[in-house]
Amino acid sequence: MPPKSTAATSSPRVIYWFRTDLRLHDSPALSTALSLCKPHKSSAVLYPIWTWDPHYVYHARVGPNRWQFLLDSQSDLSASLTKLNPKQKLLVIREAPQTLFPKLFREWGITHLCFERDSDAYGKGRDDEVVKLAEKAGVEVVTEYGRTLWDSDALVRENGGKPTMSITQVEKAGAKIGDVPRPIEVPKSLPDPGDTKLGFQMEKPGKIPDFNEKQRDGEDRSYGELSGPKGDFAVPTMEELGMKKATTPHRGGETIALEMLDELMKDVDYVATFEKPKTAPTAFEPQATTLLSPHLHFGTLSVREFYWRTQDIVDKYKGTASKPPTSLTGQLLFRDMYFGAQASLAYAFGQTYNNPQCRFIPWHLPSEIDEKTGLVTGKYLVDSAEAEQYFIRWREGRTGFPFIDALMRQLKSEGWIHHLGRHMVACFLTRGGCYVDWERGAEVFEEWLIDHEAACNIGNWQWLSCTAFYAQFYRCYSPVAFGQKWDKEGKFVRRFVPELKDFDKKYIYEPHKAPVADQKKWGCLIKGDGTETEADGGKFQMYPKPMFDFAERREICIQGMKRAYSVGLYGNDERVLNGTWRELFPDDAEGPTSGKKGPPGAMVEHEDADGTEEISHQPPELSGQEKKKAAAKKPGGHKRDASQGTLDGIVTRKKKKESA
DNA sequence: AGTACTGTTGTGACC
DNA sequence: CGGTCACAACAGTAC
Repeated sequence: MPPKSTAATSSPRVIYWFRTDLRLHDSPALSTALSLCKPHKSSAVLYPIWTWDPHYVYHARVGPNRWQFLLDSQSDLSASLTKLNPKQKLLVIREAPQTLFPKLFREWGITHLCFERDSDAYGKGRDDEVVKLAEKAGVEVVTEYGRTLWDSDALVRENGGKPTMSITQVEKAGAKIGDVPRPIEVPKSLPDPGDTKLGFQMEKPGKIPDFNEKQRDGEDRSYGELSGPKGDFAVPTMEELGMKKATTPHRGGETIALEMLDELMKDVDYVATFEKPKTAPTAFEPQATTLLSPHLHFGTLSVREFYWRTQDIVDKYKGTASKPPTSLTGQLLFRDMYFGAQASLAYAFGQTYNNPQCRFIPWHLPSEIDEKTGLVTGKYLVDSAEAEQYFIRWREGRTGFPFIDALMRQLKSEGWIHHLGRHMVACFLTRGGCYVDWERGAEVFEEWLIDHEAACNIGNWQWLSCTAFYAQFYRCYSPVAFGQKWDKEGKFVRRFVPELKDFDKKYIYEPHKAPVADQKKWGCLIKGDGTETEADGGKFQMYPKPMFDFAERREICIQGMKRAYSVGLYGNDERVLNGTWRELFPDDAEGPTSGKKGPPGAMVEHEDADGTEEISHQPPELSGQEKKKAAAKKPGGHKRDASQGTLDGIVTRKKKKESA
């Protein structure tokens, strides 16, 4: 093992490890890497690399649209590296950092490893592991933090060591740290790379739950060859990954990001007077907000570049500029708030179980917990076939509420919907309609959003479900009124639910209220559950009836929330952890509370444990209120049939993964 | 300690 | 059409 002093005095051979900082402008870590090389002029060597990570490929939920955005970003970065030095490009190496680095250090005679630190629980753990491997190999590690306005750990420290749960806390803690740093300039040149021969074998990842199987329609060759099929370290293609084709119109890359930023900053009035709550979620040509969020996620745009370009305009503005939290820079403060909460709470941030900041609500479809680790497994309990149907219809955009369906279809095809649209569908799935666990919704967003940022996604789902950050559960979005507020003509619905495009605006948000003669005239019959799209042998299109009476469900949900709030449990409460929370809820309360005996929390024990199978296969129990309403509607009362087909599907999937 | 106010983004009735 | 208010009522912050 060479001593550290060797690394410091001989010509540096540096790896710059790109991760979610796929840019050259304002990169504190890249700047540090280059400053290491500078005194040594032409004898210094720089390897710009990107490593495959099985956690990202298999364990995170990543749909084709986000993969495409990532590959766009990598290609653009690679071309920019080549522009600075024709011998340079991004070296994409198909192996996990934890196994790759020790071999790479030896093979390339590396003296320094530089990268931008992560702040999430998995990222921190992986970074620590890599740092240890480097130390063992005598490689000096230099890291910087550049993902947020302020270092997230520093923000937490200045917030009294507590997670940042409000904007006031972020503003105060941020002020103690100091001004947001000004962006660093793009480097003017790069050292050459060294020899890139790889004389070692690839280590393929071990077994890890593969949540992305359904994203592929071809063979998964993610880990085919260390340096890619042509041996040239090229950015992979979607075909190489076996991924389905992307459908999003949004493109990635630093070049595009900076062009979009320039374009945005030309509109001084828009930038200086931006107020998020006044931007329309129904605008689609063009969208009402900046579309820069995916670039912040992949680091193709620096958040500090965005901040200062905006702030400088605001400072010079002659009229009345908007202020945080609704202003453009205010949006970035929310991002820092969620990153601070994530940095402080680690794995617990992403789930209810064991999360001291997250209220416990006995939602339907709760996450399964591995009791050994206290972490969610990625599977969930189907406690109610009805709730499972609500969830599936929500995800597939066939709830029978056109505004919800339009948003969900836009989300799936384009990978982006407006922030207020996210509010609408998140409120609807959780506290304002389906009473389904926010973790189910967060998983769908994780898979489909091109701008998915775990901290922001989790934080916003907690916000909208009133489990953390926000508590006014009686403020509930209506799928009819909220759409109409922004788009009386229903242009947005017509664009994304084209089967309704000819409906009169009077019925566009409630097509089931249109007389059948009109439905026929406008070419679409309102019936069924959305699984069929044509009626009368193709003569008419079909769009489903609403899957429930919204006013009725709204009332059930608000009463459920009221009950759960008065019980007042948080995710780390002993009674949530050990399952005795059930005793605090009456059997007829909304959510999976029936029966005093059950798994811990709203959680599933392993399949050999008592209770699980029994609950999984139970037909859906209606709550007391539901029973009353159902009885009022249907003379003599009626217990709805379980949708056994759906239940079986889930149980089979669970078994398959268990044995994998 | 207790009270009042405010909180990025609700709805629907009423004037 | 636009503004105001009740609805039923949470929790962090300021005083």
